[in-house]
Amino acid sequence: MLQVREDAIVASVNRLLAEKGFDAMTVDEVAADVGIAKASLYKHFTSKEELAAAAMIRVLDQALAFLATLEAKPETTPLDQLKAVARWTMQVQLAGEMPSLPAQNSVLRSALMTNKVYLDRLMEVSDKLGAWITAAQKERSLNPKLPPEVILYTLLARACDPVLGLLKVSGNHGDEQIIEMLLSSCFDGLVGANGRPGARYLDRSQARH
Amino acid sequence: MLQVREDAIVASVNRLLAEKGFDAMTVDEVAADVGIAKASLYKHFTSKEELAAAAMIRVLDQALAFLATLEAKPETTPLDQLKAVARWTMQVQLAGEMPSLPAQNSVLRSALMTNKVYLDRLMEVSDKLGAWITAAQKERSLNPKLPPEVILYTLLARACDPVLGLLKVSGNHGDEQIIEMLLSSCFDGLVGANGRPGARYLDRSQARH
DNA sequence: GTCTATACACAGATAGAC
DNA sequence: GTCTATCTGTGTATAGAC
Repeated sequence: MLQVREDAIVASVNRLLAEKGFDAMTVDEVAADVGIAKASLYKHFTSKEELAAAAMIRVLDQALAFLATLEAKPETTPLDQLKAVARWTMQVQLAGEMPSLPAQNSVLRSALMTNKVYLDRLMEVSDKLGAWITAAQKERSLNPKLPPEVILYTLLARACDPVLGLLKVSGNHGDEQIIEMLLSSCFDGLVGANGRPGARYLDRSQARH
Repeated sequence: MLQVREDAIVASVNRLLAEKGFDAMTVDEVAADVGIAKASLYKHFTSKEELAAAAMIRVLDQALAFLATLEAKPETTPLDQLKAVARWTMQVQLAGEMPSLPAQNSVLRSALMTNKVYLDRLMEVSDKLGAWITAAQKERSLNPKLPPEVILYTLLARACDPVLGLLKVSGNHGDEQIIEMLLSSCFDGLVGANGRPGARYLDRSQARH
């Protein structure tokens, strides 16, 4: 029951981080959202930074679980697996469940950089994606001239792409449509695929456009 | 001399916003950086939000000035103009001169959304870019299936792309190299151009890779 | 382990003299 | 318009009873 209580806390933190970001989220809000006193929170987590780290570990674990389901489908290509990961990431963000941390916050960053569990999970995700990236480059389905780390960072950055939120509030497109368009721009570029084999986005006419 | 004093203030704010972001920047730091008392700051700007708005207006004005230099070159294509804008934006960010605001901060956002000067400048930039985007789509040098607002937001988002900072701290590439790689991934996609005409990035062998 | 109450620090904004 | 000094609110974290 201690575990479920802590799970409830981290779920609340996750939601509030996604909604307001680290700086705007207050520990009082977290306590109120969970329904316990603030002092009780500090019996489980010793600082606000640790709360954020727990939320990040949670989403990394969910990502690893999703990667495992992709690995269980042996017939998919590395490129399709990477596209599926990008799609999943954007779905999580559009659903309001992607915690957002400040780009640079010295105290939070140093807390994360000394959190072994967090670093382990992050490394695990990066390693799995890195393997798919190099495999895709070897078979020329991803640009072999781009360093793998550039591709890795670009894919990870889909988790905090502000374009998703901007398009959502503009109200001109549904969630699935937004994701397909951004997948197209990410993998095939703004210039467009122009019939290159394997580029299947936006083939059907986009309603309202 | 009032004007130069305020220019100095906004320049400091711009630098601090780029370095630490809005939430981590304190008004005390701004005052210390400018070399005046905090109370004096509030004689020029009535709130921290107004300071941030002034910095944003400043960078938008610089962007408009750059757009004007591009308009003065009539032989360049719309696509080349848009690429030049993206390059300029990333150069400013890598130079540590791009102010960074939180993705969602209710007080700051409402302050910006009611700031007529800021909105005017933003609209002006968007209109100029929007014209180039539709022109590029008409001549098929940008994907005509992508709604123009998707392309516009994607280009504007280069101003706060975290990939730039990640690649910089990784230390494996120089600034110009980083910019060329991200231009390639942005316009031609992670999949790569594969010899499509007009894709000239990364043709020369990239040193150290 | 949960609560109420409180300590502590800091940052935004202001008062009032010059 | 600049300064020193201060007010005020708020947010993290803790004390101590139960």
